[in-house]
Amino acid sequence: MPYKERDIEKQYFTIGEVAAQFNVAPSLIRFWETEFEELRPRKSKKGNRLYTPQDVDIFRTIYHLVKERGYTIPGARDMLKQKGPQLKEKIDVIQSLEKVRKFMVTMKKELDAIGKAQQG
Amino acid sequence: MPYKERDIEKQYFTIGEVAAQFNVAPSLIRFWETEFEELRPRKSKKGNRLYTPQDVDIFRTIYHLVKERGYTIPGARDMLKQKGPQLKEKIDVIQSLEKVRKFMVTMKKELDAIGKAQQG
DNA sequence: ATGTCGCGCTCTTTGTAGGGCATGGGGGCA
DNA sequence: TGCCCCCATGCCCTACAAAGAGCGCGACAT
Repeated sequence: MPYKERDIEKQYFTIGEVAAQFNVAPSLIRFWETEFEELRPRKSKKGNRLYTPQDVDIFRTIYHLVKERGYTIPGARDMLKQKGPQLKEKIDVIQSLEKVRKFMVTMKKELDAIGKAQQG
Repeated sequence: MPYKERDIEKQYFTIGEVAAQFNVAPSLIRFWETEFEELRPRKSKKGNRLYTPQDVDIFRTIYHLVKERGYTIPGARDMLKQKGPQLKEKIDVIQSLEKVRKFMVTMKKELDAIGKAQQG
């Protein structure tokens, strides 16, 4: 199976895809691009932004700092410059713990449901 | 020496004294009082705010989060609720390290001065 | 002693610059 | 037709600062 141009290209996400993934407006991503020099994706000949998974990781880190932790943009910028790499690791851990938590919550619900069924 | 009313009262700082200590406007301290329930000092009969050293510690923590770390006020509020006590310890460490740093900088300057004097 | 003047500090209420985006116009590519 | 581009402008809060008014206390005269 001969690979096509598309298959190579598709290592990238469009701005719309990234926006959908985080449930934010594309305008926010463009705005942050002006604020964080770390978030400057490659662009296609046409001018469209091409986000690699690494770019998405950077975006995720910024999102975490600004939207979940409550940093100002300058605050997040400083934090990113100082602890960019370490931060990514931490956020990965947080996210996997979040998944575990969700799993346990649904487990609890099911167990509760069983308990009530037997009781009532 | 019989103590007087004044001596008891003087365990407190006025808003102006606290403001001077951190080099901020009193209006900022009053504003933060509306934003952080932890920062609600006692008031005199007249209505003036009376800050205990503990109140000042709380203010210092908020100051650290908002002005040095770059948290938004909601972000600082969350952080304070979760990690208030541990945070104080950390900030104490940071502050003593800051003092050490200043000391070393002045030492370096003096050493440089000596070096140049001998050289030139 | 006692009025009272003024100064510094405080109070509460109101005003406001700018941070953090969203929206709209004009246009290109598939 | 739908998603993207760039720019300019709009706009709503956030995070305070300024304004206006009221004590209290030392000084100085009475």
